[in-house]
Amino acid sequence: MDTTALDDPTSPCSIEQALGLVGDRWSMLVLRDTFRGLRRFDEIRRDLGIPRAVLSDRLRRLVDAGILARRRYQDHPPRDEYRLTEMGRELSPILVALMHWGDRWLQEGEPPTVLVHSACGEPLELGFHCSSCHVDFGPLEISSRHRQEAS
Amino acid sequence: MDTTALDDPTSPCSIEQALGLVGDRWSMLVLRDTFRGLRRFDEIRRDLGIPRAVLSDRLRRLVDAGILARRRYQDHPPRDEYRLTEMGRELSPILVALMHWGDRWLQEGEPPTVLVHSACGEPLELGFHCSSCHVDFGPLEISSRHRQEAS
DNA sequence: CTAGGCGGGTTCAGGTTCCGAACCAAGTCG
DNA sequence: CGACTTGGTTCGGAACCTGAACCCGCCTAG
Repeated sequence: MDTTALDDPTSPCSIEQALGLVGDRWSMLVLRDTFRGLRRFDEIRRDLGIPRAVLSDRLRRLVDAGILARRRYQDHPPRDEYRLTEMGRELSPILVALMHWGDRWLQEGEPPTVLVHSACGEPLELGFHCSSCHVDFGPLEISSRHRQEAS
Repeated sequence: MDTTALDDPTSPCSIEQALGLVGDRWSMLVLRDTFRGLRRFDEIRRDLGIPRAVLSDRLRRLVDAGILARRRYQDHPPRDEYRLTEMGRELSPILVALMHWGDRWLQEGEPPTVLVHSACGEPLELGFHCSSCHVDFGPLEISSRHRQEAS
């Protein structure tokens, strides 16, 4: 078996860069909440029990990064809400992977929430797929290929 | 508004629990290194530039959690190495998802590393799949179903 | 007009965590 | 013996997180 699936010895690592944005505990939880449909400061604050100053900071950073968009939903008492951008929505595999892993290894009994394919209501799978072979496969069948630096 | 079960505050969230273990920046990077084949304290420390005390603490926590196993590889100068357990190896979708997302949104130009299906060498895709409909789909087609608390 | 309340923050004191550097210990090398 | 390596621990100061208090714009009640 090949344990070098994620081998990346030299280059600027995308994992590292991604973690620089969403690699702290609160950011991920804020994003989980936005995926769940929460959009307003106080909704999220109450749900997470996060200190206001920290939430304020995280939201600002996520907006600056382009993951969330701030959008005014009423003018008179000026009120904003936070919505996922496309960049933000594409974080979903990370959250789904975290959730599945937590379900399998940390949760006693049945998972509290199951994600399903909205078209049919059946539980979704998250997996690796080869569009060439038209097969799904697991982590042990991954290899890595590095960009040639010399050219 | 009421998203009913969607924001049930009492259900223990697997994402939250998972983040409790691997939700800080260093833990994930330590795991990335172990996926890359690094196993020894100083290898990892040099690679990440992590302070010794922090690495020591993270390794202890990951071992306690069952994600890494400490294994003596020589007796005379007593030396241990850290290896992924199965629980640890199954974190790979999370790292792959982080990497893909970073490649797409944070990386200039071509990704430095491409993960491929080892059987054919073609780049792998990570996506949601419905085993009932036999289709792959994106984040917009996910719904969630919560366990009935029945009371 | 004043009081109070809400959403969305900022500021501040105190505690925790992180960091870099120094040190320790066990063993090996010259 | 002294120097060097691996795998840590200990330490003081910097950075960060936390809870509580406060502020602002606006609304409603009295």
